[in-house]
Amino acid sequence: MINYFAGEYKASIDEKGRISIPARFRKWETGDSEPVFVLTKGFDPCIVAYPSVEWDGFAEKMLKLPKSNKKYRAFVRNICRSAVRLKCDKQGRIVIPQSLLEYANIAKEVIIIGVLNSIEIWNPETLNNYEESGIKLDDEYFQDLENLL
Amino acid sequence: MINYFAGEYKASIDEKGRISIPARFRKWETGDSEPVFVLTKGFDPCIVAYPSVEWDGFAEKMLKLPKSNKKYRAFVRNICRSAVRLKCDKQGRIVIPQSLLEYANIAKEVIIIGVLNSIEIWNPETLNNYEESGIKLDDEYFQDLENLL
DNA sequence: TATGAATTCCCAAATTTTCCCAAATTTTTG
DNA sequence: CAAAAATTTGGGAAAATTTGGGAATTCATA
Repeated sequence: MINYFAGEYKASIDEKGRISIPARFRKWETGDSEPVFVLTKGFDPCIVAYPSVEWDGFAEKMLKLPKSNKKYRAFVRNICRSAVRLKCDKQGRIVIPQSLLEYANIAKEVIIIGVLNSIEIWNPETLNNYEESGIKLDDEYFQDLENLL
Repeated sequence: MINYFAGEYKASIDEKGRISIPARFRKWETGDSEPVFVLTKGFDPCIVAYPSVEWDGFAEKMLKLPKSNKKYRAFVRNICRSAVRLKCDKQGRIVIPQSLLEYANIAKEVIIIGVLNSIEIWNPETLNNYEESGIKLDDEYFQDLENLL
């Protein structure tokens, strides 16, 4: 991973169920190999797409979770269960499985957000409501921010 | 980061939506690599541009925040969402996304200000009003600063 | 095995973005 | 102050991206 993802794009699902991944999100390395993503359920009600390299990193972390813990086992199972490895077509589009679309409550319009090492695909309305209720620009927020700067 | 940014420049957006970054602001390191900025919404109603090196520092820190925490996820998403990585063309210009222009209420004329490790891009009128209405540089003001500087 | 539906692959037009050249202007230097 | 260098500005050409849809392939089912 060289450049972190960022930015927001509108997109929509076409007649054939295809969704076009913005070109900027399809080039995460110098190699000219075709972009491959692993999609799965996000922690939030959205679809998360990892470049396959990043997915591998995530997988490593999950591997390290103690298997003796039932909660962890369920978590890992849940993530892996809904994960799909998808290659973009020549035009940079993917077809998202129905189950994931349902999870994120996506019908046609979507918003695609680059978030560091992954990409999130949202139903615009869901995102709107979620953010409204979620982010308060309160003291804590700014304190977090300050720690970054 | 070697030299901190400073100074103020007028500029304007051309027919193709390009804005020319003053040459002084395009050389922040000895390397001869092309200047790359990450633009994002400022705390104030302006666009803030970080040299990509600076941004990558934030990104690294954000990556370390625990993803299990909903608040942090919203926090990171919110920041990344409005950020865009832009490379200057050979003439030192960038094309700013519409959404950011709207946020800063920029149409054509802009004022570009160097502020330490970032560059701010303002609508001249907004900047004017903002400064006027804002803060009085009175004793109390400087007293607040006293402890910090 | 034949049939229809669904999926995948690929082509091409329309659009957008990027690249590059050159004139005009500004800044630097002797 | 003049000349040279650097920078800014405008615009044409090329490249990349998006979008729609046809044709081939696969799959499930009767």
